[in-house]
Amino acid sequence: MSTPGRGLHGHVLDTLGPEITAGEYPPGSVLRTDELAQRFDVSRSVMREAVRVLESMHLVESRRRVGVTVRPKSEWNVYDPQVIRWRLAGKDRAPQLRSLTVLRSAIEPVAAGLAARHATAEQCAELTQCALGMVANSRGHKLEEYLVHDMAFHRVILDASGNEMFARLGDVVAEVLAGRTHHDVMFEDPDPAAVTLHVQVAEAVRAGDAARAEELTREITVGALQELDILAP
Amino acid sequence: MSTPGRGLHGHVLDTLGPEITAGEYPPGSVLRTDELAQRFDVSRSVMREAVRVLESMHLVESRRRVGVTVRPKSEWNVYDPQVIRWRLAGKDRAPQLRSLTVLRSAIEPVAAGLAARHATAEQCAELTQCALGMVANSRGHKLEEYLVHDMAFHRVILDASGNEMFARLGDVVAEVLAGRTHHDVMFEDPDPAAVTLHVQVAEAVRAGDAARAEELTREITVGALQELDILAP
DNA sequence: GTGATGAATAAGTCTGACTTTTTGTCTCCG
DNA sequence: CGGAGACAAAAAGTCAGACTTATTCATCAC
Repeated sequence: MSTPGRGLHGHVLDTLGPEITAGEYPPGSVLRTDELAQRFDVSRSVMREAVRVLESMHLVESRRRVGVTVRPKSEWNVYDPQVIRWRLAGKDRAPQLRSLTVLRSAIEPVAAGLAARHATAEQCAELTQCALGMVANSRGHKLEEYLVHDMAFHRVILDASGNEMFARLGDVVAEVLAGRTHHDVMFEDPDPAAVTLHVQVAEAVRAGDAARAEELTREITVGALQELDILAP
Repeated sequence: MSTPGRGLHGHVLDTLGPEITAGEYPPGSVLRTDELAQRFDVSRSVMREAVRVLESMHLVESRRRVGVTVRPKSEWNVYDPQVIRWRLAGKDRAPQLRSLTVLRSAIEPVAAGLAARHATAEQCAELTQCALGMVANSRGHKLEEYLVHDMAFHRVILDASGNEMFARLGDVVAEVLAGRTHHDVMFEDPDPAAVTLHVQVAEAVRAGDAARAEELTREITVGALQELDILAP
């Protein structure tokens, strides 16, 4: 998706990564490099590189004389964008989407508050543009266009917070929003109240009203959580 | 630290990782696999495995005919525990500690609120034990003992939240707390008010009072932020 | 039962040859 | 003078095979 097929080892990961993150191998399962190399029809060198990557994600552990053992889910680097993508594409997309939405509900309000303090004039303008784009596409089944502006809106907020840890969650939030639109909920036009909230957040940030930006964003994320609760209480 | 010297490629990473994350190579710098292999006196295979790991952390990008180029900081996987450790050990430990503390201030209050709803009896007991341990070591320059219980306390909260994304931040929070004790601030005994707050959080979680647990934890993290502000306003 | 010995195993490492892609350059023609 | 195409060089990518090393397990002596 992001950097597709960048070499043979990438192709191996495209298959093996989703398999592991989908839980197809129970924790403690043992894979052998040689067998994997045979299965994917690559040399051992290539296979070893792939294993190293999985190892750096804490998905597996490679030990002498025993093989490549799959680690329990609780040890995975669940913030690795690649791992997130694999899991969102796989079986536990629903619980994954849920835990990420909870994460959003913690991060985004604080980020919005900081954005109100630190956003540049340019970022404020961009934010308003996004909000306007959302309004313009909020009716008439223009979900895709709406989504584009929604993703951009939240990304600007996270960037404008001035905190690199928040900023790096832009991709994750975008995937969550996209997932929501494309699969789970939102069969019809977005909630008008949510659209209004986005406009108000843009306004609060521009006005430098941190407390208000935070509170409004909290309402947005609470709404997102409620959407999930309705679907799977 | 976590898994020391797990092979030659690990040793290479122990040197190269900190160098890159310390910004010793400006973004766009080009490294050549062969030269690196010579420098570290390892074979190309080993060097290639190390590069693959750096690549999976988005620290570098490997392209044919051009070499291994260092990516800008804005693209790094800053949530990778290994990257966090490298950065905390290096030059920008101060700003890193700051952005992580801001992250804490967003995550932990929400986590505490969830913990109040989901914590098991066992977790409640553990939490109280930690709080008591903090009280017992809050006076008389027993900073190390205090730290152990402090780290455990916050880890239990994050675990008890029931959200895997929060739970996986336990290590990060622990590193932040350890960094604070060992380097930046806290030359004397911890703030008595903070100790009291921890006891109260444990109590609120046990009582199932989510709102109170959240608010008290917010006060704790605000205090942590203020400590940093005093040091570098 | 306990401890030492040894053999089997699978990852780890190295080397050298070969392939493939990309980029820069040089030429040739308009 | 400028653009298109051909060519050459450079660096990563790939592979195969031989060898090393650590770990585990089983056997055997005490």
